[in-house]
Amino acid sequence: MDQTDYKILSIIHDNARITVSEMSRMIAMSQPAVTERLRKLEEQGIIKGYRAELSLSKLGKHTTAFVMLKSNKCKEFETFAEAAPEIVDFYRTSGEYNFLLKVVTETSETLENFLETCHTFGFSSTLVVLSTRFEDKMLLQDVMG
Amino acid sequence: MDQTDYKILSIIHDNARITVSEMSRMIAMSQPAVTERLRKLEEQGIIKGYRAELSLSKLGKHTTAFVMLKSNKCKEFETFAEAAPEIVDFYRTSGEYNFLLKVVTETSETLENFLETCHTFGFSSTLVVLSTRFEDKMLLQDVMG
DNA sequence: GATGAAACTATTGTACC
DNA sequence: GGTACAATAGTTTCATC
Repeated sequence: MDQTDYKILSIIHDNARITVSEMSRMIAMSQPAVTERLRKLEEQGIIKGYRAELSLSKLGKHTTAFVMLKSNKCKEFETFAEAAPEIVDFYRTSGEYNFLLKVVTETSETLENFLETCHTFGFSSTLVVLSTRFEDKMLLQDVMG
Repeated sequence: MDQTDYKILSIIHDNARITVSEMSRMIAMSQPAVTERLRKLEEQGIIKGYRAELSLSKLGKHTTAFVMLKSNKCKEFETFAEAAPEIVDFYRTSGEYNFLLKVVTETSETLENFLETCHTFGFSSTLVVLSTRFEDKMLLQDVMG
């Protein structure tokens, strides 16, 4: 992992569909060399995958919330969470609550329905997102220039 | 937005670096037709962008936490948050706390330092992530098959 | 108005320096 | 890590349904 690798990660984090040729022009390195570095970053698991970022609102999902849940039915809840289309992110946490979920629904009514279901597993507390200032900021801005 | 568009979104959400030819084979449609649909999905803003998903731990970031903050210094805090490399996601929320941050640091010590800085802006409550079960689940599994 | 076919351009993978 | 070339993918145009 040198400065060139950081540059590659930064570029591809910003635009995962960029071609290797275009990248090689940006960082002044030959195309096969960039391909090889990219392959190694994937192989080492530093790059876990490539994802399209979709617009929630344009897909009819107008409500985002974070749900903290206190439950002792851990196994059952995890099985439920896997299958629940509303839950996009799923974390286990320390503290009063043992689960944190990022939940995306059509409206606040669909969120309400979802929360009712959650209450069969335990107690919850919900933060409704009013606006998203930014998401998925590049991690390496401290390592780079 | 028909079933074909949903298929394209699902495929590209799963692997943003897939080629159009490969996609066209998967959904049994000509390459120019898929290219055109992809262009429209981007133009309409349904696809907001493409990102590489990086391994936090392999980049030396071993601690993830969600920080809820209650602050009346909103403008100052937003300026700070933009520049803070630790804050990867930044939301405004309803309820007792007006900000929710996803924070990624090297260790719990660096998290502690970060929280001290946060306290200059207001009161906070922190959930430390023990493990991530899944993140960025495909949104459209209810719309699709 | 969107799809399919074909020619043309760009990118990628491979072999070698 | 670079260069050259063959194989593959992407783009553009035009005909078609």
